[in-house]
Amino acid sequence: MLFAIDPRDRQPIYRQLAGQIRRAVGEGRLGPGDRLPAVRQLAQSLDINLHTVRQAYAELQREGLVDMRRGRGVTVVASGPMARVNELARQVVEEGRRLGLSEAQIIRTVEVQL
Amino acid sequence: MLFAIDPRDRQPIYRQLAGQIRRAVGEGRLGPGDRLPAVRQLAQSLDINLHTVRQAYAELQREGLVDMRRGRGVTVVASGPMARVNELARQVVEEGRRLGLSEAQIIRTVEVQL
Amino acid sequence: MLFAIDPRDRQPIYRQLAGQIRRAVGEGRLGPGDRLPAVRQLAQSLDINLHTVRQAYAELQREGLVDMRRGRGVTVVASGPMARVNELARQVVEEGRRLGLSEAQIIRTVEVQL
Amino acid sequence: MLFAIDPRDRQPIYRQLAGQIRRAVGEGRLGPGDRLPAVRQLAQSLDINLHTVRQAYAELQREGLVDMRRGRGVTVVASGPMARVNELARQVVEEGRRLGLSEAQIIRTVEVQL
DNA sequence: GTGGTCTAGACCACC
DNA sequence: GTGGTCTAGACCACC
Repeated sequence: MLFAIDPRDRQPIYRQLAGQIRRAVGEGRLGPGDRLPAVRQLAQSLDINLHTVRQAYAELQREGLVDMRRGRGVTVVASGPMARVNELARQVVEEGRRLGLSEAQIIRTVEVQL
Repeated sequence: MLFAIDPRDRQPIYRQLAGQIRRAVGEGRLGPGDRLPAVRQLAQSLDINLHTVRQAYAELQREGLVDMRRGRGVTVVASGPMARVNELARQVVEEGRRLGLSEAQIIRTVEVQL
Repeated sequence: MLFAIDPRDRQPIYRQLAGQIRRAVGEGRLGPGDRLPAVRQLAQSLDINLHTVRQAYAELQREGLVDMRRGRGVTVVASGPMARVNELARQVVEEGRRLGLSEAQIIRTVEVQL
Repeated sequence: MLFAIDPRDRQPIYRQLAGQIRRAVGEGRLGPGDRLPAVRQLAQSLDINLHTVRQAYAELQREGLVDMRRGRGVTVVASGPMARVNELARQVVEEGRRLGLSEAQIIRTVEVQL
């Protein structure tokens, strides 16, 4: 797996990284059981701080996409379709915010579709 | 505006139609103030039932994309970006359901991103 | 072991009883291998219906706290800490419901803490 | 509001802090609309790092207990009962982990109660 | 060796 | 002035 940071991208680094992993899982290039690089290792190879990598991984962990444990590294747990849903959900929030919608309004755009 | 129904598409006709209008608004081909064809007229030109057209329009109205009033026709009210958010929200719901997520779980995927 | 039913308590009798046993296990007054009174015997000594006692025992069995087999009586299987976790889980559900949370929302409050 | 860090407590500082705020909201000492100290201010008064305070606030934000916005500070949004449910949920997770339960098993102890 | 937490300090974006 | 992000570096807990 190759990741790349684009300094011109206005998104924060940790979000760029999380997005790339989400897409990789979504497209099947990464799947359940696959190991992600250790925090320090990825930080070094991308020449960014280890906390920045941690923040990206933590976001994916909260989404249930990866499992991260002390001493055991970071493992993909969710399937591609789940990653795709998370990526779409992220876009809904991003576009909604760009429009100035409140959090409750964003939730409502989804509820209307249910 | 041109609409086209694809009989091979597994989506119901009214959803095909709603989706095309959503995309047209999303891409700026239709904007606030633009009139959509009258229900009867569009039904006739597409050779589909009048209720099918009404169902498509009703869905867009619930989303806040168009305004529909007796005697005054159907008018686009939302801007492109709003349509884009609605389209993304629809995809979140569609993909989430395909995965077997409950409604609460779908909402949660969005809340996690907020 | 002493159990007591409080008629002023708004909780159903079987829940009062289950709660007392849960707490007894949680505090170490009852532990793995200990026998609970036979259904009929406890019903008689508390002057309540036999089905009420059975309902309390059944709840504890579903939680994995006791083992109940025909002809062999009721035996505590879980240790104190497990009973404590079950008691806390019960409180989460009770308080969550009092607040009007849906089942999915209650589960979510726990998932957020994981 | 007074907060205090106990260096002998084996819980991480940010969790101690989050717990104290959760309890304050749970007991009604803090309620919807109340402002929490600014990140830097609280860090200084407790003589801890500002990131440690941020982590505590971020945890409460993910729980929906507070709202945190750039330029506007940190505000309590949830009511006491919600804070109480979150505190119970946290205890379920803590006790469950101490027993070596997996995340799925912890969730199950709650589902059994539903 | 791996992640978890904490510190110290910087610059930026939004108010 | 407020939080948001990033860096550099430390020590610890669990494997």
